[in-house]
Amino acid sequence: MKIDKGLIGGSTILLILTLLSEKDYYGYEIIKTLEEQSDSTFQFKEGSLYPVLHRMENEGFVVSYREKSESGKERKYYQITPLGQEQLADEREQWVVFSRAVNKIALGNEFGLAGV
Amino acid sequence: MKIDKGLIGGSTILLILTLLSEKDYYGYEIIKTLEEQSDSTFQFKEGSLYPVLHRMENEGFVVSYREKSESGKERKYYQITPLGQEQLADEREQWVVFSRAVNKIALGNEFGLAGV
DNA sequence: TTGACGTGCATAGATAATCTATGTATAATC
DNA sequence: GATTATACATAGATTATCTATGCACGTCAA
Repeated sequence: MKIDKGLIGGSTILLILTLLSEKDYYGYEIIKTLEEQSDSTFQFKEGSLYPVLHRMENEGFVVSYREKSESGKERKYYQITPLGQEQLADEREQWVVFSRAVNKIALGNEFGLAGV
Repeated sequence: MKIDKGLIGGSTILLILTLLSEKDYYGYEIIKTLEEQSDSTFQFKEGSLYPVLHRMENEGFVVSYREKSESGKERKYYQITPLGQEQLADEREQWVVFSRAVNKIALGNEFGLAGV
């Protein structure tokens, strides 16, 4: 199923920061991981993801460093900062409040899929 | 808590169509109802909501008619169309798939708040 | 050996959506 | 009579994303 872009947009940073809270990732790896973990619900294009990563770096949520992989290709790894950790906690909380409100109104169920 | 605009944007039409599937609403009433039913999580401004309603009318999801209220003020009521009903079903399904994917990745829980 | 495909980064330009600010008008309230 | 709530509407700025494209390297099969 194709998910509306508007829906996905708001959660992009939350998803990226979640991955980065576990280990460092490079951009292409983020795309593939989100696609896999979401059963292809998320299929970010490079043109969508890279600008977001750059913005996150500008805002201090992540820092980056370059490293060569075994294959010889250079990768740009992103690492979450303490500020990014705070942002992650904040966005998680927002997601919980927001999704609960939508579930209540649109599904008539305060707790998501639990009782469906 | 202030919820990020990006997050809310994608669900606006789903929320409006949900209300309209129960009865006809006028614009201002939609704003007040969503604010109340969401415990103030959603606080749409007129400048945000009216353009969305106009777009929805253009796309055939709703039709509108004017009616005077008891107080003498004229209101513009919106009524959902069969196409709007289809759209509602589609957006509901998208929301379920999308929110499940975010919950799985960001909360480590496929079923939202159920097990938290 | 060449062509296709996957990996990996990046940006310009178009497109789309929202918000801020403002305007009009009436009724109710203080 | 001034303020607040109701009720609609839009212009313009801002912001965000997507599409499209470019570069570069490695691998694998024909």
